[in-house]
Amino acid sequence: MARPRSETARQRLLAAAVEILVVDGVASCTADEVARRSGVAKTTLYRHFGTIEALVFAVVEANVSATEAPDTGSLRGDLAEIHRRYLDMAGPQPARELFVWMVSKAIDDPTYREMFKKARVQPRGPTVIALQRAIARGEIDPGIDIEAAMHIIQGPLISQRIVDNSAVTDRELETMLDMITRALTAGP
Amino acid sequence: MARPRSETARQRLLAAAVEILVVDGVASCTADEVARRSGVAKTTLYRHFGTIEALVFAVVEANVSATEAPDTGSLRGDLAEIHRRYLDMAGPQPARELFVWMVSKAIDDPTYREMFKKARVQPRGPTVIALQRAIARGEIDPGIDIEAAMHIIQGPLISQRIVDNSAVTDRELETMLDMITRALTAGP
Amino acid sequence: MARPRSETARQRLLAAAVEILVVDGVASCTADEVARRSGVAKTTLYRHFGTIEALVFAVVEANVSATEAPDTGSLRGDLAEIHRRYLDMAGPQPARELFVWMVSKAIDDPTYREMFKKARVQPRGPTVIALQRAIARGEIDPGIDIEAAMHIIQGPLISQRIVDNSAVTDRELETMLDMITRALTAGP
Amino acid sequence: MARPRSETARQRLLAAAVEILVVDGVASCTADEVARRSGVAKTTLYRHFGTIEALVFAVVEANVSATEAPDTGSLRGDLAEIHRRYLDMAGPQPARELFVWMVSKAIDDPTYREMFKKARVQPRGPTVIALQRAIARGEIDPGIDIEAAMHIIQGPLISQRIVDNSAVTDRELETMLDMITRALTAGP
DNA sequence: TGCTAATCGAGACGGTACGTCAGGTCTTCTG
DNA sequence: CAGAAGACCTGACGTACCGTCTCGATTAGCA
Repeated sequence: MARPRSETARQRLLAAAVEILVVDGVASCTADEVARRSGVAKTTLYRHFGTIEALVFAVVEANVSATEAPDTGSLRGDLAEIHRRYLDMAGPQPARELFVWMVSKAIDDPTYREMFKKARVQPRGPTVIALQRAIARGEIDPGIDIEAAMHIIQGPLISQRIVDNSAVTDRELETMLDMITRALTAGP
Repeated sequence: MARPRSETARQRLLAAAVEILVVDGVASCTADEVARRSGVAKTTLYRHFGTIEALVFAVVEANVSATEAPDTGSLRGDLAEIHRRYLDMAGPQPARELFVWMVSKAIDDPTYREMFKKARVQPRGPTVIALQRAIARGEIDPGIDIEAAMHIIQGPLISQRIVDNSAVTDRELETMLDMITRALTAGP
Repeated sequence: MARPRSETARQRLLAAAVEILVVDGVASCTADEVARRSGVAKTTLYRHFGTIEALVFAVVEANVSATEAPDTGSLRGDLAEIHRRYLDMAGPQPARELFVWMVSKAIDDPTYREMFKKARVQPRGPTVIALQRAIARGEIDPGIDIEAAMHIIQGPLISQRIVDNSAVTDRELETMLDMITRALTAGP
Repeated sequence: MARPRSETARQRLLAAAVEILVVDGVASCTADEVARRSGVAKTTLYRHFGTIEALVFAVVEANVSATEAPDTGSLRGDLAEIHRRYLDMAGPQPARELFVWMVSKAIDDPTYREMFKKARVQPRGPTVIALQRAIARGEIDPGIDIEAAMHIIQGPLISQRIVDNSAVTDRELETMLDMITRALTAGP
């Protein structure tokens, strides 16, 4: 019955936030700064998003586009492509900081946990598809626990690129993929 | 020639900080709060540690005791024990928050990167020993990349317990260990 | 339904405002609050009154009823009654706050000055009548400056009850009336 | 034992505030504005004064210098001089606004009541002295209630200059002084 | 035994950001 | 087509921490 929330304001907030996130990093993404740059009132920011955290998650969700699953014909090849994409995305420092920031928010608040999960749905898609194709091909056991597989696939990369914060060479990536493939491929 | 820094003050700071970290979480571990609880002046805190971040890392380093490596006779058994210890330690929410906090600091500052690495040396020890024993036993390829192995071992657990923030059932742990063992065990 | 609706809204605004003024004081009488309690839109409030200040003055004007002038047979008696009425009215703190609030608005805006004057016409009536009766009785000089007399009569009470914010005992009121009467009564 | 509060900061705050009060009026004297103009941090303002209100009262107290009591030889003459001084001081609109502002603060808070009283001690001094001299001269009854006399003396001026916000001509001042003198002069 | 210099506690300092509230304007939908 | 509902921008609020600084009052070790 009342005036609807301004889509313009929302877009300007998201635009300002994404710029700050990319250029200055998540630590500089404060309510005051977003309001200043966007020209949108701080009150409006809070009306739309409730917290700056929610705004940041919204930015991530809006910018994480659904990528097509690669189809190289083998599990290892698909995973290689998926990992390469991840390493591309996680290249710039602000991106890695943002990832850790999201993890930290998700850890201590169920609300943000939900937002984080939502923001990660699409990136996980290709991996799930790759696994299903591998099952169809008979490469891996059809009874495999998809969640467990996800952790085996993504975990090592997170451990090296995020937790250890070290670059991943092609050589290391190959080794990692060998191990992961072996882990997923049930061999007698 | 002058008065040396007070060891008492240092200990009181560490004690206050560890209490705050355990009870209230890293977010509440501010310079003002540590100074207040410890009865030590903020100036002294900065004189001793430079930043509160450094104080936190010092607390972690001081409290991460060197655990003995388990020796169950098999790689899988040893890793199972190591993972169980990790899950015990990562049980309380403040502990997981602290871990992510350290990762985030390590990501955007080389100084903290170094501190984080130092704080992680001892916990990593048992895993390295377990791997060496496995090599000795002929369970795994002597030419294995230890670093890569570390990521394969720890990554999945971090992915599930920290990034996804979900509890790890015994069932899930078994599955994870199966996969990890398979990954490490060289196939001809 | 368009026009009569308007009068309803006006009345609801006045009713809500008077309640807030009496119960919570003029400081709580905000546009948001009046709109909320009355169920009338803020827009409508501004359309009708222009500012909340104007609304408050309208409330006062509507609630300051024309009192009959007392007729005790003497100037002193009449003034005593008038002062007692004033003290009754100025008893509750919100009423005194409201008075000062009106003075402050009247000082820095000619518009409110006019509204304040209008709101004070009726209360001044009895005093004027008392003075005219005193002239008719020969108690005071027919050439007396009515305005000056008003200030002599009301000033001391304002000074004590409003500016000093102190209660006025019967004893003090008598002394004050003695002085005022003496001031007005022309001595040869 | 700690660092003492900066007298410089205090002075800069008072200076900025007095400038704002004189130029823009009390309504513009906000914590943000005073902090901005003085170059002193807002936190420091609050540390020194607790509230901006307290700062304003401090400004008034600091700027209301102790005036010497006039000595014209007669009560009427002394009061004439005192009133003229008051009218001089209450000439600029910001000054009158400030007076009413202080009254309004004093009405709804005992803390400000006390500050207001303190700020008014010195201006009241000359009037008290004038009354005492009049008593010594035998002009007025030695048993006169000083407080009551103050209200008779100041009330009419407040009523006209502040409440009615109208200028006081010499002619009106004379009439007022006539009445006041008559009020104070005991008739047998 | 004194000097002397860095230590200590305490807390003030200039900042940045927080999340909220009120003001007055505007836009949309509904009766 | 007027009115309710409420979004909009502006700007002030008082608080929490940050890391630095200024104090007066201890110490410790060298002379």
